[in-house]
Amino acid sequence: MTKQELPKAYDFKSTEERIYAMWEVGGFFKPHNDPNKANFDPSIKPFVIAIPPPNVTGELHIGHAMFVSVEDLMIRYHRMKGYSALWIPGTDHAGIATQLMVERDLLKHEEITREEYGREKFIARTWDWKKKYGGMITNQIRRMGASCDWDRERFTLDDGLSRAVREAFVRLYEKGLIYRGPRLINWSPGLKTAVSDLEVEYSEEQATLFHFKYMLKDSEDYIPVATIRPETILGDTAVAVHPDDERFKQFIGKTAIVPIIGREIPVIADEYVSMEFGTGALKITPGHDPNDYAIAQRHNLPIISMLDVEAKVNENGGKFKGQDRFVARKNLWAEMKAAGLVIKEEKYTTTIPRSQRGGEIVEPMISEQWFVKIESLASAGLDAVKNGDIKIVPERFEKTYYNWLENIKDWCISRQLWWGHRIPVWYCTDNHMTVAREDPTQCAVCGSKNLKQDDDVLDTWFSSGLWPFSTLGWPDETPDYKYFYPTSYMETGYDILFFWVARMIMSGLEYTGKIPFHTVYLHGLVRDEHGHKMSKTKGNVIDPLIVMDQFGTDALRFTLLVGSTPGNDTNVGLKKVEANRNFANKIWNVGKFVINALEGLEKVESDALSASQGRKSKVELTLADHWINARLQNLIRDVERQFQNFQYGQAGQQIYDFIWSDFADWYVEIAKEQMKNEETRYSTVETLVRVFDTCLRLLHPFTPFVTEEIWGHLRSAVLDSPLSNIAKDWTLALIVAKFPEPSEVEGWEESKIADFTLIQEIVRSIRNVRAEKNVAPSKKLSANISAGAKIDLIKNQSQIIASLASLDHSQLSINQSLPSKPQDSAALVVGSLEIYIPLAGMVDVVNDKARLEKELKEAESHILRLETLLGGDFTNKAPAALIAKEREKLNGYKDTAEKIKAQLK
RNA sequence: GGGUGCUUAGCUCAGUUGGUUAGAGCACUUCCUUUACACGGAAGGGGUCAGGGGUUCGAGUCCCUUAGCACCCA
Repeated sequence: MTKQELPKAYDFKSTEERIYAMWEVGGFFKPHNDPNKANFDPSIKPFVIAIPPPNVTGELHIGHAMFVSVEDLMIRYHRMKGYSALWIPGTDHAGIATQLMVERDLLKHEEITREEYGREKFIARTWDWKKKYGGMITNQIRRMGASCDWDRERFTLDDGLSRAVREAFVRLYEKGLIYRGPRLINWSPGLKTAVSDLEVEYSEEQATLFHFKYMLKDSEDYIPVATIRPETILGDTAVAVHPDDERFKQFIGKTAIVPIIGREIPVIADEYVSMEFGTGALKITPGHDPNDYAIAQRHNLPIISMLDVEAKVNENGGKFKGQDRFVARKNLWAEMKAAGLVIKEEKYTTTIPRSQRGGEIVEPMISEQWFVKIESLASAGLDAVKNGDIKIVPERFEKTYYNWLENIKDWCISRQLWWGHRIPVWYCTDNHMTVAREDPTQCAVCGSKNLKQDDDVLDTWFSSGLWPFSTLGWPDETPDYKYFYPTSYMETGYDILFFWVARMIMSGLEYTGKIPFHTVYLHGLVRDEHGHKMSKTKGNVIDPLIVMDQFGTDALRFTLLVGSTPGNDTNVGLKKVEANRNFANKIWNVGKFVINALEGLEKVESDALSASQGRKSKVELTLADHWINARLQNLIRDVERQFQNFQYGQAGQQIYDFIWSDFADWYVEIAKEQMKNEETRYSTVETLVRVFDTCLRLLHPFTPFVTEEIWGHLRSAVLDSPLSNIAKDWTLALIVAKFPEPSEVEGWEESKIADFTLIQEIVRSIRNVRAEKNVAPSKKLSANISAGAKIDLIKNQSQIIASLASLDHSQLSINQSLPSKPQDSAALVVGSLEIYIPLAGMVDVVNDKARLEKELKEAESHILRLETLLGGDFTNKAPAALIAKEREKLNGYKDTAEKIKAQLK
């Protein structure tokens, strides 16, 4: 590969698909140590992530892009670290969402409802739908660069996973942890199914508070009551007042009359009633309100259900039967008004329960449903985190987790849907229940062959809860299950901590007796660049597919990974992605430079290879070589520490800074100079290669495509060069190359870094004066440096200084001190050094003086600060190394100040 | 009502055992097409780290408090 063949800019469009195919075909996504293969070594540690399964018929959105970026980073890092890394991909059947899509489609194209279409046909049609659209999301996940083992892909309705669901259900049932019965649940009238507590959202809304009279039997007295939902009056079974309420005390035990329908109900006393709130009295509708339900339980009140599955009034509503809940509200209120029972209406802000899906108002209703007794599962789930078996990152979510589990209620797991795992319970004509793993042929009680399976399906999260082990073959003790379970990290958004993570932990402990993973990493939600939630109506949705088309996958990944911190929401704007596209291009071009440098080592010199390599040990590395090596080792140590602490954003940022600022801006520029010199040529190219190779390894988990692509070019260039021995143990692809290991500090680093920093300051200072005086970049200047104690260092680095600052090296004079101050020169003070740049006719004495005075003022402020610091308790209490450092700094500023003062004379 | 975050440059954000003169990207000013890169380079300007109090030799970082914003639970 020659430089002509490498395009000027990184072309992700011609790269990503090709590289992904190379990885996949090459088998690099598969764990290198596979328990199903003959050479399996159980002592090698696995690293496993089960993907949070997206909706099988969904499309990639920015939230998916986030989790794929983070998980792929984790997987790639561990793979490069030598773990047998497995990322299990898969999708979720997403009961309601998918069923709704198919229902809509059915209505649109055939103008019939699913009920008209029939259950079996409908399920078949949904499978067709799944087959048609199911591959879309996984292909989009591939586009993100996800290194999943696609051979292990799973779907929650697969045979194996369905068997796991049955096993789990039957086990719970056998342990008495599953029961069926009428309970107050959240009912979605539009979807005509029960939903769990978690699927209900509460929003603050304007509503009307209706005040009315609850007349007492055979009396003119009444109790004033207020309600948001007057139609529920039809289901009232009591009026409650506080036992200490002087206003109503005398009514306790009397009988009240339900308006319009005239049913007699008791007046009861309960401390739950707040005397200050509203009218101070409560109507009790246990069939349609959770608090009233609890009160009814305490007082043994009857429970009346007055709504049907479509939230229309049922036969218990008398003449209102058949009216929609909102129509009934209006009609009933009008009649009450006519009957003189109305007191007033007032505007009132309250929380309205709405369905998470669709947003319709959810009705609390009494319904026959299946429930999981959650108490024992929850307490095991609590312990696992409390005793440290499972760690949640960031830690603060542990509190949230405890709080939820400590107040959890039984989980309603049945849904009146068709798309999902049908509840494995059968009823015979005598209504005996048969609960079985395999479809039974006869009733377990009476032997009747006339069986009908329960109509309901299970909550999708019931099967998702089994995901970390059902995907590995559970309930069978497969080789995968034995080796890869428990998994390592669970990575997902904090918004599904309860929905999914907590349920997986409970399920894992219950069914496998083990924690399903030892670490939960929660990422934040992605918002637009101004921190607003993305929504279609706002039009601020960022479509990751479009972004990838525009800027490439690496740019999107890097944007999502860098600058975001665990558990915190992150704002993404296209500007950021563009900046990171530029970074990918920077890497590409630095790579091109390094490859060109390798190709510059003439092949004819390969004879001299042995000589050069013999020479290598003798060739002293330059200051810049030492500096970049020291900086690189620091970087590796920092990155390692940050990976251990889940500070991925910080790690990425530091790699970015190192590549761009240290390596490209400084070392590469110096390398150009060093390569001109026969003495330092080989060692410079070698340093370029080694440092760049290390950078690519560090960066690969963040931006896999560009790093893999340029590394491939680098590898062949190295192998074709006299320095081929550098790459002799490199792997075929970067994806499986070794991740750099941190080394111990050897002690020489600090002084090399300090020396180099001085060179940088000198160069910057000269460049600065050039810019200020508008000296043409092509104009080589001469300079006089009074270097004092640094004379050896400056002399040694004079070539570098001259080249970086555009000085004429032959006109650069370096002395310990100067007998007199050169005329017509700009005087620069850098630490203890003085630099004179002759700029005949360009030096404005007044301006120069102003500049020096500004610098002096700054130096003096530091001197004051440091003298105060060192004069105080600091010297007694701070660590010695720090004190020494500050002293040195003070001396430096004193030196500088003195030099400037001399200039100003 | 209970809980958790956030408030740092014009904008969006980093800043994790408390220790250089608080950083980045974008935006802004000036200059430069020097064969890795204009998706670039060089030099700059811009911040009393929300307000107040405390702990400490030392606080953007720890504690208390006030205000504003966001989210979760009830």
